[in-house]
Amino acid sequence: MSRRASRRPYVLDEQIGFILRQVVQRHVALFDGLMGGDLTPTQWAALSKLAEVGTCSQNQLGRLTAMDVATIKGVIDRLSARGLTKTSADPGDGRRLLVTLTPAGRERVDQAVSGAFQATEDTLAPLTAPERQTLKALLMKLR
Amino acid sequence: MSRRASRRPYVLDEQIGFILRQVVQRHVALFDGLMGGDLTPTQWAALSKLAEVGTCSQNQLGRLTAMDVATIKGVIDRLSARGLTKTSADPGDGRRLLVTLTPAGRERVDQAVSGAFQATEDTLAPLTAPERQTLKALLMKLR
DNA sequence: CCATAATCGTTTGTATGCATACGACCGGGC
DNA sequence: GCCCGGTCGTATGCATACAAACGATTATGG
Repeated sequence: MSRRASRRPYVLDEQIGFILRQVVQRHVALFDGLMGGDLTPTQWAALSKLAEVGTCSQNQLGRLTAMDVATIKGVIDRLSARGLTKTSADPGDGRRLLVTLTPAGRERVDQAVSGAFQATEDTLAPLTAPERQTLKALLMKLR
Repeated sequence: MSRRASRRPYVLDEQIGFILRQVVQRHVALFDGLMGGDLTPTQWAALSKLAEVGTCSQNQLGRLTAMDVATIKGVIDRLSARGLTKTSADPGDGRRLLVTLTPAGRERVDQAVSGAFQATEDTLAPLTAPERQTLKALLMKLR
């Protein structure tokens, strides 16, 4: 202990960042268990958003799914290698790479939706319905 | 629209996992900005926990900081390469690798604590004090 | 005392996730 | 027509993050 003690000790376990990391860890574990392990949360985000908005450019899809340009590229590369997505040049803009859900991709989305809902459900299982609403509202302010 | 419409459409932006990912992204960005960019949240977790509990084994430190064995090894390797931590064999247990904060490491911790507090503060800035308490309590249930 | 289970650390492979730099391409203004 | 700032995709490097497989060591049960 030094002459001038810190007013508050820094306790890692009380910091919001550390708590958040653990909550995300638990969620990802639940998610992986429910999706058969062949779709990561990130890959699912890309697939489901594609199903939601239809064909769009790679960068645009990245923005919609909160992914860096380098990250979305890796994700789409892997999804395309597995035949779930398909890319093509944008006829109207030589810079853009259009990303499309393949029939197999759409099938996988349809098949995975219930698991995705369940992942959300399981993650929030310790909370009551009002608590879930409160949590979501508070987190929305911190995005 | 198919004959049998889904009861609820899956909207990515409403899923707790997606919201959590964005909150973590914002927190990490704030953290990096405050710590001079030379300490990641994970590295800081290891350092601050070491300062909190003193020397301990690598795996133990991993558990205390919610890191995988492979992850904590990489973190300690990098911190040791920078002279902030030091490892040694446990005299009492040939399996264990003891991790210790070096004087330089302790100095870096002292110097970084205020920034770490500020990162928590900035992350929670959009919330009132009662809201922060509520959020923390709810997240704790989801660890 | 010894066979077996459990723990510890390492290594490899895969997948994010961000920063940076790069070249290609688009639009607007001149 | 042409430069120029902005956008798009690519490539590389670094740092998590976890699973699986492995060898070494320790603890435990009989």
